Amino acid sequence: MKRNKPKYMQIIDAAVIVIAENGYHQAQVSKIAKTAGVADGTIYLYFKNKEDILVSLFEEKMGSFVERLETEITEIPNAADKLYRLVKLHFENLASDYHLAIVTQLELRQSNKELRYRINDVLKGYLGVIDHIVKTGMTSGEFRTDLDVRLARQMIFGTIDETITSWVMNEQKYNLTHLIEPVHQLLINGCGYSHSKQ
Amino acid sequence: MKRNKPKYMQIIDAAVIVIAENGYHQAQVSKIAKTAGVADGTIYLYFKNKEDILVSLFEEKMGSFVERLETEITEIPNAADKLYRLVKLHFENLASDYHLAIVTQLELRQSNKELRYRINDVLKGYLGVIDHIVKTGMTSGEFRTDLDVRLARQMIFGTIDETITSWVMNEQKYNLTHLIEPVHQLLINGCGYSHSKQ
Amino acid sequence: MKRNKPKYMQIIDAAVIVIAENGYHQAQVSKIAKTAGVADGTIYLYFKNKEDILVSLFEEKMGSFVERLETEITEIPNAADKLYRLVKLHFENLASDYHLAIVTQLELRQSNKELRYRINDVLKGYLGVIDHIVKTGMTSGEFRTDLDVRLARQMIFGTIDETITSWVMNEQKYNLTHLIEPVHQLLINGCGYSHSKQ
Amino acid sequence: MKRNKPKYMQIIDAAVIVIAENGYHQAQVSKIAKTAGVADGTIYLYFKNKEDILVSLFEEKMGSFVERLETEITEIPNAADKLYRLVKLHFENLASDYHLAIVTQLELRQSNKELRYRINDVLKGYLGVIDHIVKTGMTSGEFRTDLDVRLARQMIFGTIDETITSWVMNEQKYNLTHLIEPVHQLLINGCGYSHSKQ
DNA sequence: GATGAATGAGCTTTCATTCAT
DNA sequence: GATGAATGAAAGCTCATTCAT
Repeated sequence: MKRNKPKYMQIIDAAVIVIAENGYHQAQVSKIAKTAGVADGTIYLYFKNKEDILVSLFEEKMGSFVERLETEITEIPNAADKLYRLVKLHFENLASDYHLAIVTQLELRQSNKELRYRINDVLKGYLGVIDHIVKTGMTSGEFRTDLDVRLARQMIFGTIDETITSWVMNEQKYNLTHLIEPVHQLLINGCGYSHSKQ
Repeated sequence: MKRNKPKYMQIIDAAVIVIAENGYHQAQVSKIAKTAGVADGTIYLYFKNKEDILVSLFEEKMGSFVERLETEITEIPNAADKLYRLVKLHFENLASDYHLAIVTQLELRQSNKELRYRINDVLKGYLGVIDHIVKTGMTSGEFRTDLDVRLARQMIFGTIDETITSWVMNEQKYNLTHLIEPVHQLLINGCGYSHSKQ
Repeated sequence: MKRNKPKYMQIIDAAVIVIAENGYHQAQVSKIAKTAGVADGTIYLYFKNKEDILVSLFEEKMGSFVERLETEITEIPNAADKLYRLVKLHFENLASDYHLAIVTQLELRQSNKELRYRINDVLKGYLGVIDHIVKTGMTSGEFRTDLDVRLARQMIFGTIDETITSWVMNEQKYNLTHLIEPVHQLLINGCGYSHSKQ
Repeated sequence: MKRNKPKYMQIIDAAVIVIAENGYHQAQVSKIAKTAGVADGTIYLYFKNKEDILVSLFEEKMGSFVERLETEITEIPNAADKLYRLVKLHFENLASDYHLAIVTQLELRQSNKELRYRINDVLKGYLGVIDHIVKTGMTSGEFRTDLDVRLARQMIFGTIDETITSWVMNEQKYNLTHLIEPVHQLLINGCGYSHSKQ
């Protein structure tokens, strides 16, 4: 398991810092190697190429997050609380890692189309959790039964993502975790029974 | 007015096609010039540099869209219908232009941080329209009065954006315009009075 | 005679200013045209190509100077006074034309080898005047008779040229015309009878 | 010490040859690399950019020459002999290196203003040696005591430089070292007591 | 004669990747 | 396994020159 070798995570962590601080296009392999304290060539003993660093970075960081998410969500019975936990974990996760937030919300999106498809593969685990929550809510009667699961997922993910990106682009001037509650409320409303203009 | 010069739009249109089909980093200036039917140097009579093509492209396409949006929205009295028109116009706009959808949802996001700030300036007109709708709805009683306008805007924009991106990444296998109605419903629910688990 | 057409000198004068103020490599044809108040294409009605502007510039400015020099020198009987007049005219000529001094001493030397050979052709008239003075001096007994005319000429020209270049590179902080007298003395000594360590 | 790395001098030497044979503006980096037997990119491991090759070239070649000059001059007691040694070393140095003579006398002067200021810095060491000789001569009574040191230096340097340039532009058809003696005589006369028209 | 929009050849520099040690 | 010097392909941009009007 390559992730057990110390230099593997060393390089991943260096990549997060270098990309966050220099931007995607200024994150040369040599700069990552220097920050990681290894020689340029050593990178290629652990990663196929530069793109592989990026995908691995996302897999490691997002992967461990999704694992934890799944564990915690399972233990919660109703959909609304599951969703609350998801928003909370997601916001807290990025609020606590300055560099990672910049990388996932801004820099990694500058990658080419192919890389973004591969990143999307990693995201599927996360989106699956959302789908699971939506279906739970529809079954339990918490959510409308005529919801389109895919659309509900896109609303949930889109809202969360847009909120975090906006926070990052505002240079994190306000406290992201304060938005957990109101964002959750918005999403719950979106999935629940419509009563506007009652 | 440079947009009246025929070659200006000729180059913009060529850029949309070339970027959509090759990706931003494979869209060499020479390729755009060839597609536009002009010499490489001619590009630089109309654009400061390659990045300027991208910004101008976005300003032209998004700018005229927002103008039309503002005109149409003004004539509609209530917030829910205004929002419906916004979703409809946005979805139809991109559903009818295959190449443009790819460029705005995927390729334009590969630009560097500075460029993204400039793109954000253009987006501000669009986000202003959303804000206006939300405020109208809160005043008229259609929407909850405790809405955070910024969050509501992020939900609306995030949901729409994520839905379109998802459609583009699925290679437009389904009809985007069929999602106007359900997406609108989701958004109205999100902004309206909460009655889940009534 | 093309130099009688007004635009011809207009372009030459513009070239002197543009080259002096922007440097040789930043003196684009379009910039010269703009300063001269003509269209880019018009340049090519009067000059074969860009290099031709430079050669013509030098011919015009140096040519008229040498003409005047020859006239004045002829009227002076002895070599020392001829030489004095040469130094005086040369120094005064450049001291009174800020732009021309920069162009001839610094910028024009950045031209390529071929151009410099052509410039040298123009210089030959000037060097011929120096030769004439040296020979006069040797005949009249003012100068040593064992002088190598070519070397004497190189000393005279080299000293004058180096003095002016040094003055230009010091941004003309001191008065060049004050050096007429001492430079003349140095040159006269160089050509006269040796009595060092008398 | 980068000049100890073999490729550093390899590239410098290749640059001298390529620039001498093609001219500065036709001396593409790729041509220099090819002549040096290295890849294009290797150039940039040793030099900041193309201009830096030129400056380094001059620093290496002129620097070591000035060092040698200073050592030899110090050991000579009187000014006239010091000056003789200076002329001799300078002439012999360039007479023995065909390519270097072309580069220093013609091609190096095509550089832009900024570069020329840097070259001038290197030259300062050389000019300092001349100043030292002039002052020695004035103190010892060999030279006139009313000499302006700066002007004397300009005469000496200007004469030497012009003589070499003239020899280079005549395609080195005659033997430069034969001019050591007469040029020295001219310079000594210039600095010595005036007796023209005795 | 005069214009100026259009042309397109040409070159420096970067940086991911390799491989001899 | 680790190194880092060397590689070389690749592309944005400039600007002298042309030519249809």
